[in-house]
Amino acid sequence: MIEQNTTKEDSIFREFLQNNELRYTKEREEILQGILSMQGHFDTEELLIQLRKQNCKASLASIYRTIPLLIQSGLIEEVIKTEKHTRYEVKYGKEHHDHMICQRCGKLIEFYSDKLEQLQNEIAHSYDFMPVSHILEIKGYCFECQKA
Amino acid sequence: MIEQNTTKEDSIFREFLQNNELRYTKEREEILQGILSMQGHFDTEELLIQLRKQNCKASLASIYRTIPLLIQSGLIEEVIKTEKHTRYEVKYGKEHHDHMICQRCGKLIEFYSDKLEQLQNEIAHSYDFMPVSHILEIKGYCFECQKA
DNA sequence: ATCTGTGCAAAATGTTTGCAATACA
DNA sequence: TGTATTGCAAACATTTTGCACAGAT
Repeated sequence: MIEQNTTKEDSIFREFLQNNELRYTKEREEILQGILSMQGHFDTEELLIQLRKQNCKASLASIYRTIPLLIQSGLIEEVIKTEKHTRYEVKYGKEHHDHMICQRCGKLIEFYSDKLEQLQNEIAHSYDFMPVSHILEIKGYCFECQKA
Repeated sequence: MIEQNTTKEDSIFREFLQNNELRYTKEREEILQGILSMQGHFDTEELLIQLRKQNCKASLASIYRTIPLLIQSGLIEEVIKTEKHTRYEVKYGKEHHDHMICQRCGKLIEFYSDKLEQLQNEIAHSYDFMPVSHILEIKGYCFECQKA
């Protein structure tokens, strides 16, 4: 029996697994905890390092196998594929937001605009398209780098 | 001497190469022509197939080496990295547009909204961010797939 | 007891690179 | 001619998969 974890995220994940006849394993639990402990973005490599710090020996393969489950359960989402690897982010409990990325220093600025969200929905519907999620990444230069 | 090609895109590319002390080679010319002949999106694999159809034997490596040059010269741009590979699109002479992608059938819908562009610029500026380009991808379900 | 999930190592992908040969300027 | 560019194959990096064993239900 695995120690019961009481975070909301954990309950959601456990319910998702149960509903899909999947098993709640130590590895899956530790991977979720690892993700939650790294606030913000992460990629698989960073997550593996974090897990090792927490004395979790789950393999990279398990990380790759668990991520789709966490996405399906709505706890995390893919945010950026601009660089070499895919980056993910905790979705549950966080407001949705989009990103601006500085092409010079790489700084990531998170922003949210209700107006923008609404407009996107309107546009989608005008194409008979049912929007589920979106990725918006504005590339450019941050304040500091505009000078240079 | 390479046969002079008279398209506008070709002149732009040639000028770019010249300005950067790079050479205008048969491969680079054929790769550009190949791209122009595939209207819309393409990825490296599709481009290679297209080139072979046109009896061009440029290698995959040359494609990978030429794409950054075409991007720098403003002729093409990266549009999507959602799937396995990166997809590019001709930029020069085409209106900028964004994409909706159906999560079920993979259909890609192009759209453009002036209002949306303006709003994004406003938002960027309110963060002292100088926008250069953006990628917006709305995921969801197209009309046909909403029924299923 | 059953059958899913795991780690490992190998395979599969997509992309990059070293090098000798080629071809542009 | 001199040097950038090419093709090839090997190298890389990330992600996926087959398999035998461990472990959840």
